[in-house]
Amino acid sequence: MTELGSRRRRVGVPDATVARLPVYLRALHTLAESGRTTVSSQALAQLVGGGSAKVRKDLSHLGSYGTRGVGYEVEELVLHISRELGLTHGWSVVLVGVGNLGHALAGYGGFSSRGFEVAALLDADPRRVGEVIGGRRVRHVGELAAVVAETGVSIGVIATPADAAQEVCDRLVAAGISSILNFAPTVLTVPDGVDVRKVDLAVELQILSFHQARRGTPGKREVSA
Amino acid sequence: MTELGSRRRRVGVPDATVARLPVYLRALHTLAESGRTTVSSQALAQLVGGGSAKVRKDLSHLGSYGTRGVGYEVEELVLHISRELGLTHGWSVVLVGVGNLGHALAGYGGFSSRGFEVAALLDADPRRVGEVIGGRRVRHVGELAAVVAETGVSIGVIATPADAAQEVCDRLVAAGISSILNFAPTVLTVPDGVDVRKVDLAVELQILSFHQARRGTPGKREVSA
DNA sequence: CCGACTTTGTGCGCACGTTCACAAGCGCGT
DNA sequence: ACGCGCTTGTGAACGTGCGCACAAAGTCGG
Repeated sequence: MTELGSRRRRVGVPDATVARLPVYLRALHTLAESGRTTVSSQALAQLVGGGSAKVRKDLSHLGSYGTRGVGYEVEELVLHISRELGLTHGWSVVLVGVGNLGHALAGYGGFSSRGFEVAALLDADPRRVGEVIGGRRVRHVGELAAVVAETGVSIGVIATPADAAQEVCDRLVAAGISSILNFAPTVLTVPDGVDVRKVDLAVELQILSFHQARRGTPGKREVSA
Repeated sequence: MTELGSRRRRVGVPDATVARLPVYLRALHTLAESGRTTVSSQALAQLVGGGSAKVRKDLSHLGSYGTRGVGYEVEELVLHISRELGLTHGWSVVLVGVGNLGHALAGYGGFSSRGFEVAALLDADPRRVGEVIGGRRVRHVGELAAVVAETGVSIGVIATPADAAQEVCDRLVAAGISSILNFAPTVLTVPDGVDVRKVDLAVELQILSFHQARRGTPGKREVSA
């Protein structure tokens, strides 16, 4: 999907599998909390909505950690998936833009529980600078380079309005960040070697709309051939 | 991807194309605002990051609306993509859960600008009921059935904590909603005929982590074959 | 100790999506 | 009016991912 992503075929895990590993990981966390110690590929498949063969093939890409006749050990699998995804590195992220969405992201539990630490909050609006969110003080976006140097963050998250996103992105790149997660509704242009992934809150809604429209008017366009 | 989605191959637009149409749409909106009236497949491809052939094939699935030697008319293309995605229906959505994320979604411009109207806000917390966000009053989740009946919403958005999501989902289904967008980090189980799409804010971050980890330790695992 | 049952791991065929390459079509300059 | 260059639309090759089906391997009961 990402240009950088598709070149990764050389040494192992297919992109399609990588995209599913976080989903497995979440399901496994839930299972662990509910006390389950082992899980079969079929049970896991039902949880995440897929075929059991797909689950097994995905998991086989990171080694043979299942026991035939029994299934997979939940704890062990969590560990291996986490390692494969690089979640054991304890990444620090810098979050730029603390508007509505930025607030939500700063307080989002899914980050810290996956080994990501929001090391710094930045905003361009002077009125927001100084505000404390989740125990962290918002600093001005001009301090970005300093913040990166101090905290050694390696991932940048953009949650600004669309028109500010590219500038923030440039600053992040200039500061040495090479992995960027973009929530702003814009396509960012970056130099080679920088990996950008986009989350668009409205895209999925539009796909939903497509399906709904199709269901509402079935057989609307009969294709001859 | 969704089970329901994969059955849609019969009459036309492939899922992979549908997933890209919103991205094209955004780029085209940007172009329109900047005054461009026509765009070539190559220019559009560069904007969204892809090959020009892919763009042409995608657009060809919704008819031949390009002019050879010139390109595509921006306005016209916006219209056709919007129609194909069903955005001209003027969907109303009901948003359940007005925590951090719910606030962000309620104020998110990307919804209204794409033809979605947030017709109602609901929450289970009595302290939040009555609060006014963006001109709309938050009502109690118990009123869901009534709200659906009143406003004729057809899409439900779940932005609750994970442990409340399934119950809210059941209520939505019971109220007759058959398209659900889930922001809660849980896998929802629904009866056949209901289309659920999930947005997980942390998934993309984990994929980013994978790539970053791979880049940090290149050639870590040499594969023989 | 053995046999029946369960579940993993994987080779294979198929279908989908992506890319290439080119003919058909359209505008523009002359 | 006419040919030249540009861009679309698409057939055909290619690569990737998915699902089936089965052998290998381990557990459990007797």
